Amino acid sequence: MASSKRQSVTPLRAVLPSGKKDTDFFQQVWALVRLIPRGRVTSYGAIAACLGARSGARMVGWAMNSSHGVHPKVPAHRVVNRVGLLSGKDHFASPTAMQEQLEKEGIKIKDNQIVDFEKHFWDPGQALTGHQL
DNA sequence: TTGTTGACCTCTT
DNA sequence: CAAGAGGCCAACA
Repeated sequence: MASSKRQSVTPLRAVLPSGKKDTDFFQQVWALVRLIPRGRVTSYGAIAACLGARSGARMVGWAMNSSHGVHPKVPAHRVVNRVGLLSGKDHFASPTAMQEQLEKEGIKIKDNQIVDFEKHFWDPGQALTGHQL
């Protein structure tokens, strides 16, 4: 599974705001993900939709890719796809790192899928609620 | 430089 | 109702 695995992603470029403008979307995603409370999960579409509708759901995944070297640490393990499947599991440090992290936070995983995903689902709009951008 | 891939989602047939 | 195609933006070759 997922034989194709990119190792070099050059995240520093996104972290270091040299021109700061192209990475705006990434920082937005990271900021949102960082706001995700422990024991809670969200989906790429929710983040993308909260930022700019269904514009760049794919880019959200790329943002996570860069999040590995981003500080503060971004809980990318709390971000999953629409069905609650650990899509980016293969991209983590370990193939089970994501699941381990989620389980550690109290979230149960079954067959690389989050149990009661909707129950643990965290709406990014909630973070913005009462705290406008 | 252009072309293709990519941790996805939504709309149309 | 189910399946297929499109789309978005960025990075890598």
